[in-house]
Amino acid sequence: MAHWLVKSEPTDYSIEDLARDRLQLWDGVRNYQARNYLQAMAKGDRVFFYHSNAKPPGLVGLASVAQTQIVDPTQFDPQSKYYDPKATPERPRWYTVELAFERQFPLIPLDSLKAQFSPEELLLVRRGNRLSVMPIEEAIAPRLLALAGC
DNA sequence: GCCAACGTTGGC
DNA sequence: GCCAACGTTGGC
Repeated sequence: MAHWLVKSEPTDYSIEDLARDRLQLWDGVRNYQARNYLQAMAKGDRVFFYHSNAKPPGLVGLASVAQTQIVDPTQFDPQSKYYDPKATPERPRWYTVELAFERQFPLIPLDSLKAQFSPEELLLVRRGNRLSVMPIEEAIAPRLLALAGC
């Protein structure tokens, strides 16, 4: 079972929203590297949930992968801000997963993560990193879970 | 609100 | 294929 991290702006979609919804299609990702990670996810993988553009930003919860290899429907919707005119149902460009809520935990601020993990260990704290979906090293996952009190 | 980082677009 | 211009992300 692999571990991942997804970012979301809490004003857009927060861990509280996921706790309420229980399941959420992770649509709207429009970055090829992030998409490739989404496609590499397997059912049951654990996903750390990160609040970006928050005060302070940090990890706030845990989700799991409920469903994989889902064609992101927003790419075909001209009304959606994620509409991609170059995508067709025959040749979709964007795939995603459905996330399931696992648990919320007390915020682990980005500051703490920077203090405890090197940029080599944790992509998140790498300077200039803007990826919204990224893998978590297997050696790092237990340390993050311990910090989360899980 | 600023701005560094970086991905994407499009002219050539 | 190069690269300047532009748009977005996201911390501060």
